Amino acid sequence: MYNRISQLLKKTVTDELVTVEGWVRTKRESKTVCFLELNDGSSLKGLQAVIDLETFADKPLLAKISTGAAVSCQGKLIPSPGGKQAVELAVDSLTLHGEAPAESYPLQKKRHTLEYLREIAHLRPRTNTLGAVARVRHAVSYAIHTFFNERGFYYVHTPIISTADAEGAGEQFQVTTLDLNNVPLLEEGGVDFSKDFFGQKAALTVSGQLQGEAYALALKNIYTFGPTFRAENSNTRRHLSEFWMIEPEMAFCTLEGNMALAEEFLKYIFSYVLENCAEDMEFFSTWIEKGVAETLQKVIDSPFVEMSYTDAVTELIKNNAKFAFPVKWGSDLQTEHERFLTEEVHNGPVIVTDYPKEIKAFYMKLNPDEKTVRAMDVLVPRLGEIIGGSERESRLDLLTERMVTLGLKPEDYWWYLDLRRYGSVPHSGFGLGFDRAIQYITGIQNIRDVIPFPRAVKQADF
RNA sequence: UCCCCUGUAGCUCAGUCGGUAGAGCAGGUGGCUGUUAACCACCCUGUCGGCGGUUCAAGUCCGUCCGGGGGAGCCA
Repeated sequence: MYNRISQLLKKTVTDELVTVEGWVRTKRESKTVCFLELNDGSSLKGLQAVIDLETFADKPLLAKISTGAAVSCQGKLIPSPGGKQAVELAVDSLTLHGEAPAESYPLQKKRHTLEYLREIAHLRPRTNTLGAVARVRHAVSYAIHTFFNERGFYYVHTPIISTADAEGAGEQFQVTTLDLNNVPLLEEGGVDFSKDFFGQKAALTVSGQLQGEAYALALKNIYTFGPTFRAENSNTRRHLSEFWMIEPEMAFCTLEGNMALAEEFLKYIFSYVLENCAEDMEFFSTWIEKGVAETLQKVIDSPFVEMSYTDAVTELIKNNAKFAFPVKWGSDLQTEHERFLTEEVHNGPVIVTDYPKEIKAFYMKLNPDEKTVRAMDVLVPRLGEIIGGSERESRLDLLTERMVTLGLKPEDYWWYLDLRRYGSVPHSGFGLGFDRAIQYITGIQNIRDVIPFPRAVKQADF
C-alpha cells in the first residue's frame, strides 16, 4: 500500500522481496521474457517489471494483461541490463486485479490529444500529462499552505454560499430549494425569496474576500483557498465556471507590504515546484511548452519592477502602433499591453499600481489625487496579469460614498462597513486564480486540462 | 454573446474539378528480438456529426441544428 514506484526507482538493489502495485502502461514480450511497465501515479517514470517466461508458469494470465490493467507484482529489485533504467523488478509472482481489454479501453499506448482526453476525464489521470498536472497541482497547493503557515497566516474557510454579490463582478449561480415549477410570488410581482431555504436570495460565492477581510481584522494575517463560482457565459481557454482561488488579506498593511508579499509568494511557489517536481517540470518543458521551467526560473531570479498605471500608459502609448487596441489613459490594459510591459519594456515581472478608480472595484483605497486607487496587478512574461490586489478602503465615509456612486446599497453591506466602523485599519490583499497559476507553471494552454473535472458553460460531465 | 476554424476507421489525419473512401498509429494473427515510441508480414474496422435541400450522382455544393477548437468581450 505504501510502496510507491517513485521511491523504488531511487533505490539501488534490494535483497528483500518488494511488492509493487500499479497499472500497466505497456507490455513488451519476447520469446523468453516479458516486460511490463508499471505506473502508480507517483512519478512520470514507471518501473519495469520483468517476467522470465522460462520459469513463469501462468502464461494464460500474461495473455490477459494489456495496457491499463491493474496488477501487483512481487519480486526483487535488480540492476537493469537495459539502458533506460537503473533498476527493474525481477518478478516472482504476479496478481492481475483488473483487466483492461484493449479492444475497448479508450487509452491506447500512443499519444492522445488533450481534447480527446477531456472526453474521458475519468481515465485521463492515467496519462503522463494529466498525471504530471495532478502532481504539480498537489505540490503547489502544499507549497501555498506551507508559505502562509511559515509566515503566521491563518487559513480561513470563507463560505461557499453567500447572500451578497461580493464585488458586483461576475454572474452568480443561484442556490435555491424552491420548486422551479411552482415558484412562490410576491403580491407586487417577483419571486418571494422569504420562502426560499435561506429566507433570502442566495448564490454560490464569487469571492471570499469580503469575509476574508473580516477575519484579517481579527487575526491580522489570513488567507483563503477554496472554490469559486462564476456563471459567466464565457467560453475561452482561461475560464471555468468552478475554479480555485487564493486570497491573502493582511491588516496593518499598505499596498507596499502587499506587493512585497505577492513577489515573495510567487517566487516561493515557483521555486518549490522546480525543486520538488523536477521530473514533471522537465516533461512540461519538453512536450507541452518549450522552456516553461526557464520562464519560472527567470521570474524567481528577477526583482519585480514597480510602475504606476500612468507611467505604464505613457510607455505603451509610445508603442501604440503595435497594438490591436491602442491605449489611452483610463482604458483597461489588454493582455497584449500587459505582455508588452513585462516582456519588452522590463523583460521581467512588473507590478502595475494605482489604476483609475473607474476600472477597479469599489473597495479599493482612493488616492489623494481622487482619480486613482491603490490597486496592483502583477504581470509576468508569457501571460500578463497573474495576481490582482489592492489596499482596501479603510475609511468609512469614503467607502460609503464610493458604494453610493456605483449604485450599491450600503445597507446590503452593513457588516462589511462595520469593519470600518470598529477598529478599522489599513489592510491589503490580493487574489490568485489557482488554476491559472497551474496553467502558467505547466504551460498547458487550456485551463480545462489543469483541473481534474472541469465545469464550464454546457460542460459538467463526470 | 459575437467572429473565425473544424467534425471522415478506436485515435491522429488525407481525400484534387461533385462520380458512394485512404494513410499512420491502435487492435488481431504469425514471425523475430533483454524489450523500452520495439521491429517485419498479413488481417479487421466507416450511418463521412444530425436533419433538410440542389444534382443523374454529395464526404465534397447550399441551408440549418449539434459537438469541438481558437480569438474577442468579461474576468481569476
